Amino acid sequence: MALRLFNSLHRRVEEFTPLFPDAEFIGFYCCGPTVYDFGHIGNFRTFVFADLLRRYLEFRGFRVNHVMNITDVEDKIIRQVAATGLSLAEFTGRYTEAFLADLATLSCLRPHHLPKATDYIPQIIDLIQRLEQRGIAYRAGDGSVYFSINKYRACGCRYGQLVTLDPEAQRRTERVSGDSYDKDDLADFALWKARVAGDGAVFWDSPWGEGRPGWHIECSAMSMALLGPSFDVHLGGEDLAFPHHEDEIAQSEGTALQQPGKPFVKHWVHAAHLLVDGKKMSKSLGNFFTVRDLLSQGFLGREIRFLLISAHYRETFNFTREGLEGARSALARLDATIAQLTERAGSAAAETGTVPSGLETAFTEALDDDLNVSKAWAVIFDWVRETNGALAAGSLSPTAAAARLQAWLRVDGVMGLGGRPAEEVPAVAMALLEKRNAAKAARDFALADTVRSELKALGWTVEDSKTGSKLKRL
RNA sequence: GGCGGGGUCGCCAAGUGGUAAGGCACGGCUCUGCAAAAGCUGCAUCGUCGGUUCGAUUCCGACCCUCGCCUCCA
Repeated sequence: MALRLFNSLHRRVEEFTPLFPDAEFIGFYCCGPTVYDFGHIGNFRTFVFADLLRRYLEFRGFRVNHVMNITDVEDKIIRQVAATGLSLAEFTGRYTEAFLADLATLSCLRPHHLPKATDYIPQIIDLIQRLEQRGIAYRAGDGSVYFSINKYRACGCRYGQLVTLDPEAQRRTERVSGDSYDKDDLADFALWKARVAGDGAVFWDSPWGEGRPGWHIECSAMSMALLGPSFDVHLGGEDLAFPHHEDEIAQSEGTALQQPGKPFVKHWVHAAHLLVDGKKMSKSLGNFFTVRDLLSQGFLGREIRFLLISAHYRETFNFTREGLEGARSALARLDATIAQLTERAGSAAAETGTVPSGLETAFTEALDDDLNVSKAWAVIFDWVRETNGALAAGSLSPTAAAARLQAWLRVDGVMGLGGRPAEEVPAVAMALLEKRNAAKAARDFALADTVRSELKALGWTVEDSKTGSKLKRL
């Protein structure tokens, strides 16, 4: 069996194979955040999914070169820079750091490259010049440079690879914004935006005068600079498919830098949106939660991650508080099994050279099927129940427990949940536990129950077993 | 208006032309001083109406509802 992935380019599930079979790495690009504010968990759904896909590709034996850009120049950023009086670098630096911290909170592996748009101005200019030389880019009266979709098509290229376009219908509803009057065609988009008064100190010199790059060209420039003119996987939120990704293809393939027969990107992968109360989570609707919001409500990053990867990436997913609490309960059950397994295994080591466990085989089969995480979780929770049963029956040898643990660790290398961070039991709680044990020994159950309530009030729950009593964090 | 997704148990969510995974919540039993944890166990005929078929939740058609993209957006 091989990994099969939905490719937006062909709107069907396809076997994943590297674009260059002999290449050492798979080129993997994910459109990153615009750093003008804290990201919300809807944004992070895509990034967590990118992390999951990268981890799974690695699990499947590929070496991945993971690039995620940071958009650090854009309208909203410029507005904020003007409002705060900070420099562009200072302002975006803050939110870039916050973004990376949130990414780490959600147990995402750090991408290998995190290029910032402002570090790639020369590459962006080169790209636009090349498009200009090929007659695809043109300079408008306002000093901006636009991409001509008609000229691009005249070169034999296809515009409309990711979406089906009806130019007539589009034209009817397209808004005519102030700066569009200089375009030859309403659908054309900006490659370079001439400096305007509101830009303040945010501008660069270019062959077309002072200005700044258009949004779409940034990703073309950064991805091609780091991964070459053709690479394997390009990922992003579904809202980026059009026009952002479509324009990225046009700009990149418009340069004709690709080898004959090689596309800009082989597999386009789009992650569906996160909804809140059935509506898209977004800044403009105000119906969003940041990672920080949820952390301050006592949730852990791994619980948020679990929820975000509990549903298939191509389905919209409704975020609710109850869902997050459910994720916490499910994860706690999993944690308990792993803890028991660890205890049972002790210092025993799994036998070397063991064949992949049933868990790993079924897990792989599930994720090979277009990253069917729902199926994968079903596999994992079946395994949890089965393992708990064996544990309860005492039929698991330390070696067998170690083997199960090892299998889980490999699976978790993909899911990335990690263990629950250990929390030291405070002295007060320990004292109460001893007090309760004494009361129990004296068969003073009323006192024992009172003490148990006190512990609960402190956030600790008591679990009695044949081997003694334990405290667990609520 | 154009394009593209969805409607499956209280909630979340897989899936298949032959009577529907898993998670959370809920009920019963076992265990327990009582609980908790764990195990066992119970709990849906798949938006509506037609059609194709021996048989459809799964295919086709119509309709209803809903979300997204077409404009900055993960």
